[in-house]
Amino acid sequence: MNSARQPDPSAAPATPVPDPPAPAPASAPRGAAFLLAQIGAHAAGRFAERVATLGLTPADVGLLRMIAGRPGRSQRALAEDLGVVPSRVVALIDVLEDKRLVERRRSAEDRRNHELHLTPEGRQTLGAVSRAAAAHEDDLLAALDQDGRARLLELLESVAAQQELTPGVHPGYRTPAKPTAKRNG
Amino acid sequence: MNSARQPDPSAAPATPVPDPPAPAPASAPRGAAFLLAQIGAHAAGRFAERVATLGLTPADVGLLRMIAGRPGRSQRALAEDLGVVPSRVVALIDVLEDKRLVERRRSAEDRRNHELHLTPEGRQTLGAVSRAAAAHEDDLLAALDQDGRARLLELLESVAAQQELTPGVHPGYRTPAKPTAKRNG
DNA sequence: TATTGTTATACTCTATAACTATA
DNA sequence: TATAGTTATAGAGTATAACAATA
Repeated sequence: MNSARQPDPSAAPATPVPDPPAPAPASAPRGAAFLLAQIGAHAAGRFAERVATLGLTPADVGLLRMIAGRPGRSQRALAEDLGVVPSRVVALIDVLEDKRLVERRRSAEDRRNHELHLTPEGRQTLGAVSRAAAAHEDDLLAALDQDGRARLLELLESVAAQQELTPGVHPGYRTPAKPTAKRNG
Repeated sequence: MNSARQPDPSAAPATPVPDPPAPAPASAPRGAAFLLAQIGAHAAGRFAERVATLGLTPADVGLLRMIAGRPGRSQRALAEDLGVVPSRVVALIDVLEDKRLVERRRSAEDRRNHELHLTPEGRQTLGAVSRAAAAHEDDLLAALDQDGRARLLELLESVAAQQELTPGVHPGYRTPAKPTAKRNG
């Protein structure tokens, strides 16, 4: 798939010119850092739209992936890795369990623990998510050829590694550090 | 500045090895789209920390920039460009006016309008923001040399243009399309 | 007494819609 | 009657802290 937001040739002749590039504020930041934040938020939003058609939120997807990667882990361990409070994991898992995508199993060794597992339906859904993610990637990077995409990936991996970002864990889970500051930018 | 998260040589010898790369979930997404979302959220969070020291949120910063770019515009126009509801602009401007960074002036032509202007202190603050943004950029891209940064910027600009992102306007202002889906990814 | 998971509560943020004043 | 801005209200989402079961 490759249809994201490109001018539609079949559009009605009533609008012969594509919309102008938008209001364009004068003192706009033009650095790579801002572009990363801007494109990143855009990408996250578009991905959210895609997985919404599967009845999932991006947070759900992240959870499914984490559980698939290490079946049997406890909610506590999950909360730790995601950087969220345990009570939030409860609510997140509740949703996935209601949808029969995830299963809680009492641990035989320590009956305080819940071991988390994907159901067969959960695995199936994760497959659909992977296909959605591939389509998403293709749409998002429509401006770049294969070489450009490879170079971008390489640069991004360097930045992510140096910034010590946990592979596969989106910072969106994490709680804003200070209660005085909003988390918007 | 260039001190972001690099191993501190002056750290106590009690921790001779830098922290391991983190839990690393198995089935982690490894595409450029995910990395863009991940790094973008990380960048936004770090920028939020920086401007918090100036008593500002990223949303505040965006507003200051928009007003600086087109002084005298109305709140309605601002809401339109940001993609938010007018009542939200009221709250955002209230904060900035309380801090004496922005001024509302009744329009002489149409007394229903408020013309928005930066105060001298607002302009000064915006200068401090620019310096913070430069330091932020330098820290975020510490992994890349000048050539790498230039290539990254070029690639990101291509993607942003093809995706029709409004220059300088962060999607974080915009309301999530569907009330059923969270905006986390 | 410590720990896992859960529930109850409070708080923050934001959109919706009613309202005031101008036109 | 229509529009700019404001205020009031309600809803969603999340952290905090108290709680029950188990160790």
